Amino acid sequence: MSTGIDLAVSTVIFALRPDADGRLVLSIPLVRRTRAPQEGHWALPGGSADARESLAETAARKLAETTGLSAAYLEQLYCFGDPERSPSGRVVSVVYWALVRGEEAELVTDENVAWFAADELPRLAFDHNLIVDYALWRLRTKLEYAAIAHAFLGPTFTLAELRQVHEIVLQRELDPANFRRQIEASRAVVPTGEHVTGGRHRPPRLYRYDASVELVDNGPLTSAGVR
Amino acid sequence: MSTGIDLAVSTVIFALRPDADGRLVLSIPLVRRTRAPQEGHWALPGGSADARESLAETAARKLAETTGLSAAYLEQLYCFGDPERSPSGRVVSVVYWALVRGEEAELVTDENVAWFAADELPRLAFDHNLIVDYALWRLRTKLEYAAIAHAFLGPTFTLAELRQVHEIVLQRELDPANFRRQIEASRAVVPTGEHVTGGRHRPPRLYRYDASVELVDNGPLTSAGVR
DNA sequence: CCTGTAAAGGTCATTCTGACCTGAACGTCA
DNA sequence: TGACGTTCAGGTCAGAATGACCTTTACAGG
Repeated sequence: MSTGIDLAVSTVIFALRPDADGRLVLSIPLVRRTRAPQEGHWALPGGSADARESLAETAARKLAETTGLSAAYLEQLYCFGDPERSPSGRVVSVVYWALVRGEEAELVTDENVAWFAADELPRLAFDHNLIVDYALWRLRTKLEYAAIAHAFLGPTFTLAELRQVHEIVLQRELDPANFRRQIEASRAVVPTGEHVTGGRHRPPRLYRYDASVELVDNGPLTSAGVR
Repeated sequence: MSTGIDLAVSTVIFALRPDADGRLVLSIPLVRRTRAPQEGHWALPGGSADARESLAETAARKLAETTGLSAAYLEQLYCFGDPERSPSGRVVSVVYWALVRGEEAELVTDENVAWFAADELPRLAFDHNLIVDYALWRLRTKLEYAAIAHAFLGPTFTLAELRQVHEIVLQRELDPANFRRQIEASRAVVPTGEHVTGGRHRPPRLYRYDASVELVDNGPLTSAGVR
């Protein structure tokens, strides 16, 4: 029994990358379509669902195959199924969103992959502009109540680095003292005891993410590991 | 190009129904499966996706066909795609959750449909217990920050009725005075000017939902009306 | 007309939040 | 070598939000 519907999996990938002036910018890698429909347009990385994998596994694999990246955070965003969203027939896309670390982001070499500032996107293929807008909304909303900002950073980081992640994503400055108080109250990070030396000012503490603090709502908890 | 994956649409439907003692209970209608796989087990209402409809339209139609109900609130919950979730082959289910009014809930007559208390479900078909648990978590979480409780009620209601909805869903008592303050501050409801007469006590005001207060996150906003 | 109960509106202590201040600890430069 | 600029780390303080609780109002029923 076939329904005549193609099932695809795509991912909105976020990373913080330096722009021409060296300032970190919230960025998204896009893939140039090399065949119809919408040939030549930029689109989200993705592809057809695979019958042998879970949807999250497919998202992670496609993400790695097309961009060479691996995600520090991966969560299902939404399932898009408007009948008119693709001119070539009915396509239902299960869309994930992912966060990757800054160092990872520089490993992309494929000439058909390019990074764009999240708030300066061109006209994308299909309904992908709508999808990115929704993913951006989710990222910004979730950053305010869930400990996910560390996924942009390495295993250890200073509170100033973590605060900078929040400031770039939320597009507003945050009071350093109040940010410290809020983060410490959340118990999401723990000090390693080490400090960053060699800086021009008082050496800041290094922190790491406390994995014992479970994430709020990364989808339903299944018995198997990867969702 | 077929992926060998069946795409289904199911819905977790919530309503408040009186139990044997007349107390309102958060309840879910389930459908008894009349064919393999899992014949005889109770399952969520749903069916195969239709290539001509949006996913939300399919959810609303299946909801009406199998239970006779119409939803006052409908939102996509999650897309479930574990390879092992159905013994008969790969099925990906786009699951919605819906709220229906109490009066609506009494119109169900199909002998293969039965209501169950949300926290006393039997062993369901497939992974539907997991799905209902997740839907319950979403309903309870969302009730605390979004104005959706009115969807269980008629067009007008008293604050005591609205508070009772919150108390039943959240399974704890709420202070009437603080609840009033919180609801009034949210601007989600407006007094109609009318009062309920004939009661034993001081006549309460009637309120109606203020539709000008937009919902937070009922999925991405598309240009077309129904999602 | 008195009583019980819920509606409506209020107070008060506690907690949370944003704005701001002070001392500590560097590197840098005169 | 010592003053200076900057950031780190830890604090204060006022206003907003929250939970517990109190008072008055307004009805039905005995």
